[in-house]
Amino acid sequence: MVFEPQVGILVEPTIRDVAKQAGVSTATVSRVISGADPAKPQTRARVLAAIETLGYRPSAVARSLKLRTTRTLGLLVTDIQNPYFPEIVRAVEDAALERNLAVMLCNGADDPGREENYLDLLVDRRVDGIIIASSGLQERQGAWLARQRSVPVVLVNWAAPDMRLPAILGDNRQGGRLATEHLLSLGHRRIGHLSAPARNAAAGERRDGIREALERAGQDPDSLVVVEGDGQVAGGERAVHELLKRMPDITGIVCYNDLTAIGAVRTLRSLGRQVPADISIVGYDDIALSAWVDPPLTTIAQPTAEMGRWAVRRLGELLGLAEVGDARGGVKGSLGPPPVILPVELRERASTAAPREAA
Amino acid sequence: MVFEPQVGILVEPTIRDVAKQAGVSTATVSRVISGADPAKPQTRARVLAAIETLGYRPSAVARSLKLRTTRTLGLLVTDIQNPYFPEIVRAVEDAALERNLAVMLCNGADDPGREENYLDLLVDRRVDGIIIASSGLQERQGAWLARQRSVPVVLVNWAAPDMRLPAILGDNRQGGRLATEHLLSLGHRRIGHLSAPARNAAAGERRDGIREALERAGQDPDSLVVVEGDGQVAGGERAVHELLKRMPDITGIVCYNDLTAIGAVRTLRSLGRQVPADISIVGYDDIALSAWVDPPLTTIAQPTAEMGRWAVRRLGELLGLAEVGDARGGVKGSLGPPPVILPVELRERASTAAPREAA
DNA sequence: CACCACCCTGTAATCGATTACGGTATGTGA
DNA sequence: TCACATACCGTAATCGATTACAGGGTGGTG
Repeated sequence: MVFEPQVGILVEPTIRDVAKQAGVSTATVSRVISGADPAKPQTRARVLAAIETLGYRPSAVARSLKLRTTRTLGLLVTDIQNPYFPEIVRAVEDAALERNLAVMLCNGADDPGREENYLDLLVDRRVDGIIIASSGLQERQGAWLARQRSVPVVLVNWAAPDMRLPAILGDNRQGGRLATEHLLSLGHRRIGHLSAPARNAAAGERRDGIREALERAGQDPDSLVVVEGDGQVAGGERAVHELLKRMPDITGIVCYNDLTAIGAVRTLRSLGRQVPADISIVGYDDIALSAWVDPPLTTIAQPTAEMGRWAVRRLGELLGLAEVGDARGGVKGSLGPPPVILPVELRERASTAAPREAA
Repeated sequence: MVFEPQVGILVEPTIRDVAKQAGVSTATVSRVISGADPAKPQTRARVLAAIETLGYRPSAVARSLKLRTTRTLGLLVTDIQNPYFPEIVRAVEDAALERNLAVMLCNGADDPGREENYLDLLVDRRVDGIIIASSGLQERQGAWLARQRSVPVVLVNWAAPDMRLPAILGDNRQGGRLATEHLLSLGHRRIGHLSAPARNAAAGERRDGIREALERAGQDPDSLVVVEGDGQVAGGERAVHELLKRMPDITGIVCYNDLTAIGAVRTLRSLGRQVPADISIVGYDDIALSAWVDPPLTTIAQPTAEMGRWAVRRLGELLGLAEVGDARGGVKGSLGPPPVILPVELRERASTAAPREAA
């Protein structure tokens, strides 16, 4: 396949060029393309031929201006380098592609200011809808959402508590409970928790789930030792030291997410503690790599793909309805629909086992 | 932050609304916004006030139509779920943000047909430039690139052999050599290679680097045993079985990438072979997770961030030059610039050690 | 007072599509 | 032959911005 030194066509042909070439009006060309109104077979053929020879491709930007819809969605993620998010991106993109929508990806890179900029950029570009996949409510996000009113927004993996935007998320409380019940059923009695910063609503719910499981098992939920990480490997490494100090006889740890769990395992190893022989670890999210690390992580799986699909579908509905009522999808004067909460499930792998003492 | 049941503004205010509100013409509003021509301070203030009270935000789509530039870049990646790509995405996005450009992310999902669709979608939307970050030339991509002429394209991490598009990539041959020399210097003499499908040009270059190192060390390069994986963990798991069968006394393996290496380690473990005690493993890419797995992978690091930055910068230059010559950035009638090749480096971690026999 | 320069500002064309409306050609029936 | 329905197709307005060009004030100068 050799490069042919052909000088580039620098301006794309327009519908007018096609019309001239085919000897018809632009209206006819447009009609042939859209297929809405029928054209005489002859004319149709001439237009098609002209399109072919000119290599014409209609300008989506002109079309967007006229039709007042861009057929693109904005997708804002907290941090694309966190392996949880590519899975959401994948799911959203697949669903969007099915509907012939493009996705404009914005990576907040854990910087609230940057997120806000991106949100503004998206409405400036008149995207048809915005999906925010975040792992925690940022102040700035909240303020922005409260201010803006013109683009439908749906939330994935978190819900703005008092804002009542359409939202879908995994059942965090159930997840915390499942993880804890699993450890309990293996015989663990001294369980600690590696959490995430408090601004992260999901972290709070997961913690409540843990406490609930503890309580049901007859333990005092207030005795649960919680140390805050940062949702990254490094945070897990740091936090587990503290946890060990405060609970030297610990046998099981529930982690906020898989990355935190991986950090915990690394540190424990370096301290000479075996996982799961000495200490069992449960992660959260079931990111791909949790199956690849040693030991493969027992973790809580969320229906990520379904969440992505739902978000796009919901946005699609909102777009259809956008002509009446509030563009944000809330019913006028009401508090809007409650978030959709999907069940999660435990994925049992090799990072958990019965505590030594029980054996 | 409570939801205020305010009925949504369904149509965004336009520049005309602002003009009416401020009692000036649209031209004046436009001038105040762009700041190009000065306006009388009084007028300016009135316009600004009108913008504020109406919550006006200029439509990027109208602006794009008039200015014939969308200030957005298309970024096509082979597979966003492969942890190598988020790093590129991050780098590209950062560089784009600095120039006030948006990025439209397209995930090929390892499907050539889908990639081609996306490429068409990007030119339809009149993006200002396209970055293709791929791990191997697909037939379809090549054909598309040969056909299309109107949007500047730059390639990251691969070069279309005979197409001469601007491209940047890590020095694959050097990487293969470095990995091999490292094993050689540790005392390994029986080295095998886990590669990727042959359509992947980078895989071929890395293999050549390995052979070169072998040859320099006085070994017969043709005796190198190569087994093909798929660039994923599963492929590494499968391929290493075959490699072991064909080279039972192997002590060192150079892998096409980190994912393959992780798969190899997993299988070796399950077979009772220790890494690095029995067999040393070298990966490639230095993805974040290669430091988190056990053992942390010795690997070849590519300057990903720099590659992303370069791609955006180059595209920026092309945009500036787009008025003259070939929009693809090639010099008229020539074969264009050769690809930029960046040095890579060895990251020594714990998956390699001297072979047992040498101890 | 006349004239000119300069500073602002408005009018209207334009970017590339879509589509309401109306016109022409053709065919049908009386 | 005429009235009228039907099928195609063209004219022109429109989407929301930008900007070339021109016009109206104002002030300075002769």
